[in-house]
Amino acid sequence: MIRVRFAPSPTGFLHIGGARTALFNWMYARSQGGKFILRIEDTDLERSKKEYLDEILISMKWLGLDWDELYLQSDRFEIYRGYAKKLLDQGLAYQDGTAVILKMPQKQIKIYDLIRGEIDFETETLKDQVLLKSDGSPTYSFACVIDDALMEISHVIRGEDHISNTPKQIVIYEALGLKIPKFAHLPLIMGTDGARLSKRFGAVAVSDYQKEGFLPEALVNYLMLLGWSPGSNQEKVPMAQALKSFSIKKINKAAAAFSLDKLKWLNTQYIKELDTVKLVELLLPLLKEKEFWDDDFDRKKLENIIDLYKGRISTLNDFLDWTDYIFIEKIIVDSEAKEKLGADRSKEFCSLGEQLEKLKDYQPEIIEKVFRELVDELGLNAKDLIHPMRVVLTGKSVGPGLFETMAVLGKEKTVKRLKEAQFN
RNA sequence: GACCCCAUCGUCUAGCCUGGUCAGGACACAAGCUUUUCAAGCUUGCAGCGCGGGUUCAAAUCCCGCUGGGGUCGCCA
Repeated sequence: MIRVRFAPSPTGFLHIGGARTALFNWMYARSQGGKFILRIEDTDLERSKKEYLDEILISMKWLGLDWDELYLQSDRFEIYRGYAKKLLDQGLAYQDGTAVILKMPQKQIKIYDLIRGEIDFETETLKDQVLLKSDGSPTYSFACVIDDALMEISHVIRGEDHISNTPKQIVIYEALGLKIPKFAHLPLIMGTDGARLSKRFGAVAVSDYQKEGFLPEALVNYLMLLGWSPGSNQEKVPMAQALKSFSIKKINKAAAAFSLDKLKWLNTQYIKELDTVKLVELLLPLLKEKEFWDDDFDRKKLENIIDLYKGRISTLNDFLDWTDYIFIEKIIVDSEAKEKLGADRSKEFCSLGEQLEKLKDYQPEIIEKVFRELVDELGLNAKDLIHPMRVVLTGKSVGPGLFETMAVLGKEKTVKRLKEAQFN
């Protein structure tokens, strides 16, 4: 039976490096019909916080990484103390005040890493290992070893930063006579500059990406590509397919730099292909939060707006920036757009407004027809009016096709803005 | 510093194990098409095996060294 675990410590939010570790564990379990265990390593009483724990669980769920079993190390202190006593009784450990410390034997340790192959260590450079701290709480390595053994973890898949911990832990396994699991050490994720991923890099918490309007499917897809490839020249990999070709052996050894550009590109792809009804559900809370939404607003109309924009937004939040002009009365004209206003067209805009007002069927094709006829009549170029009109109607110099934009804006607002257009 | 890990386009990677396919794909970038602007889309282009030794008829691929990057050296996890 394959049993793997993700063991975060609730001393901070779930960050993308941890999420990737969790993802690979989860993928391995799900692809092998094994179990995925979530173990909260809250042995540091000082730094562990309930709010962080909640946040980690929320982020895990958001990513779709469901777990089969959940443990808190703070519930298990008696177990660790029992094992410490055993080592004390056997003379393998000694006390220093109330702390319990394991004597480090002098020996060679060989570990076989599923990703890197054989790694050798000499324990002579290692210091005696603290098992229980003076306050009675276990150290990371001690609790980790006992739990991995008791929870019958078959594969320990964790970050490369733990390679150096492994020989110490092997010594503990051997002292306790516990079965040693298989190890796989994942390469680390680096920032774009090649340095370690840190707050300085920008968003590192999974929850930040959620807030910025990324889809969990896209984040997960991006993360799985960091250090692993389905080998099919494919970037957008549905999870079901990824699980079919996933294998630990195919994970890269080298650290990977996180590219926000590529994540955004993937997110764009996922949004574009997402069902409009599903997007309504995702966007509604954002619209309400911005007070763009009131209950009179027609849901069907929102679907039309989304259909018009979902091919051009890279995050959910982008949608709000693009479509604000539909929901607010007084639009904000950005300075770049102002420049595109050009000559005074208030007369032309007024006549167009009057024409449009008469329309019963306010559809893009019909609006366009009315517009083209008027332009011909006035002896103007379509472009001469299209660009300033976009500015007057949306406050922006760029956007989707103008006639679709007008349709989505609605007749009333369109006519009003045309008639009240200011050119100075 | 000691110990350990790693090294293919700017970035993510395929290829490496089982030497021999113009080193393939994607992001980014550039150009073109399309167009009503921007985005999207499509087409094309740019760009890489860190260096030096071996082994071999043949090395990105196997071996050694160097260089470079990273990690760990807590009663943090």
